Amino acid sequence: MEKSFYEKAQDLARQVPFGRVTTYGAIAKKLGMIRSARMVGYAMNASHNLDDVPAHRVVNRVGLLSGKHHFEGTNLMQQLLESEGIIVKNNQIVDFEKYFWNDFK
DNA sequence: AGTGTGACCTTCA
DNA sequence: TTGAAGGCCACAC
Repeated sequence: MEKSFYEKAQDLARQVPFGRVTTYGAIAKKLGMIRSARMVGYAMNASHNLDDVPAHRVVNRVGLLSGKHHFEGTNLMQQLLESEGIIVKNNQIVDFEKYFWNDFK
């Protein structure tokens, strides 16, 4: 049974451990379609209804909280990341490369 | 069946 | 080096 693109993206996003972050491109690439990185964010939007999908751990390739605007508050995403020990400044993750996670299954 | 949209990425100037 | 434009795929209407 084939999972929808949304389910796949959500599943990968779910694999991101505590205190780590990843990028849409990494997820898209893991799905075999790096060109559909946009769809990953679109899938995140759908996964926003689910509590098991830490969408706040997923950011763009530069570590910018591009999707923060989609969260309830204006800085809810930032607070969630800071709550995990990740430093965020100007909607951007500090030392993003250090927190970057790319060891998906 | 076709058009429009989108939490992006890559490349050209 | 920095800035801007295009492309790309999947889903909803």
